[in-house]
Amino acid sequence: MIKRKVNKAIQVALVEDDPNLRANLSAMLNSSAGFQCQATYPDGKAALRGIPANRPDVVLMDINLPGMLGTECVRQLKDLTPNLPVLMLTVYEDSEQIFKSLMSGATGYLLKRTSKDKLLEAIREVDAGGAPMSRQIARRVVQFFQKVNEVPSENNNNASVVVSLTDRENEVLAALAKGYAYKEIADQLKISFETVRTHLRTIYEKLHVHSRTEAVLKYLGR
Amino acid sequence: MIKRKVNKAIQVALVEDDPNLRANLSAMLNSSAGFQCQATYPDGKAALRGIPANRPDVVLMDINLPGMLGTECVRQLKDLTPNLPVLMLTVYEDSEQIFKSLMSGATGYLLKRTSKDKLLEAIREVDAGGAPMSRQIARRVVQFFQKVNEVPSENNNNASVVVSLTDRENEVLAALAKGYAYKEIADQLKISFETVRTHLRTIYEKLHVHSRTEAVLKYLGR
DNA sequence: ACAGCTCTAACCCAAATGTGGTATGGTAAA
DNA sequence: TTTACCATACCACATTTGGGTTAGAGCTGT
Repeated sequence: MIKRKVNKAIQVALVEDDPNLRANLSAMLNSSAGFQCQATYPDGKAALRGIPANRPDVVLMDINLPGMLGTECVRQLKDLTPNLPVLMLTVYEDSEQIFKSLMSGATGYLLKRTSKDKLLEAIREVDAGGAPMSRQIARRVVQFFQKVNEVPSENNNNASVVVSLTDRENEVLAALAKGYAYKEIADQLKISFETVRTHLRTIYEKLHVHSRTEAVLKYLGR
Repeated sequence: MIKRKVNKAIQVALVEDDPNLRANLSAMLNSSAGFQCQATYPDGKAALRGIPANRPDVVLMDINLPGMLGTECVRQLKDLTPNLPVLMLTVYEDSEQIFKSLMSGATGYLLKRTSKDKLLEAIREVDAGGAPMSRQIARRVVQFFQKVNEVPSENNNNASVVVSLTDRENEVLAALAKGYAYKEIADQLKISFETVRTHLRTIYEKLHVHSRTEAVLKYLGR
């Protein structure tokens, strides 16, 4: 992952439309040991032209660029230089922007009010193959996953086996279809290992199958 | 988010089955200023009984608990005490486990080889409403978003989104999921029986399963 | 050139599974 | 009561599967 000599400064490219902020960040980087602001670009178009040619180590990109959005710029940049890490900068803590960026190929995501030290640390981290996110961002990511969460632990609505298995046989088959070994099924149903096998033999016969997997596939309706 | 007096130690509950690690972590916490290991639990069941009653500030949970998996324990814990932050600990950098945990309601995710200082910092952070993730974890999250993006709707088996099987491995797994025996898979793919087994070993390792049926269930997204 | 990954293949050993048989007690229908 | 089915259980044997290990050939990126 580390493609630089340890002693060489990290070459940073900066994409930011606000001239003021651009100058500030650039100056800040250049005055920090181990960092060099290799180039600055005021918009996405310029960035796409310049960055692939100049091969920086890290790109700092504002998410709200005029003309082309930062997310779109990242996407196209990733096509041109897939391994170039991109840190997104934003003033907003907006979930949608965050995920758009990450999905576009951004490597990390920071708020603009991040302190100078944290920013430099993040650049180092991303250059070393990491994926820095500010706490607020990380929290959003976690929230995102928790929202998606609906996966219920139990999902047993399958009674559609054509052949008539007995209740007990269905229990055994259900356990089988969850991937349990014979021993485990025996434990769960409080019967002996051998009884499980006896049931399975009957089940296989009724379903006209000859292996565990075939039985499970039938049970799952596949 | 901060529900403690600043001067009071952060009350930590520890859920970990390995008695050794449990004792070590507990001792480490208690010898660190600002932290107190309020209670330890050897398994998910005990944790579910004790934690809601004892109201710790933060829960540290091993992801590989005997009996009830850590992820399942988190899910149930979140029902009982929704605002209690849970930090997952794991030895694995396995994407699937990570996302399962996050979706189950875990607030942060750390590798067990995290240093003492980092761990304490993470506990502080999660107690303050943050979402700490080790770098390796953060990178997985980023990779997850980028993967989801680059394969938008083509892949029907969501099981393979997070784990990257090779083309050949996917072929073998597909055949396996149709119920074919190893011999038959070998014939179909024009490779030897032993090669099929080699692939399957790798597949199982990547999917973290130990049987044919479990692999098929994952493949089918069950 | 070298490290790293993939695909291929083989060997060994152990555990799990598939299939044949047999048997006992319970329960419900004929 | 007899018949039939169900659930339980054990034995034996063959096959399949799971896991550890090693290794060569080919390809890729550094």
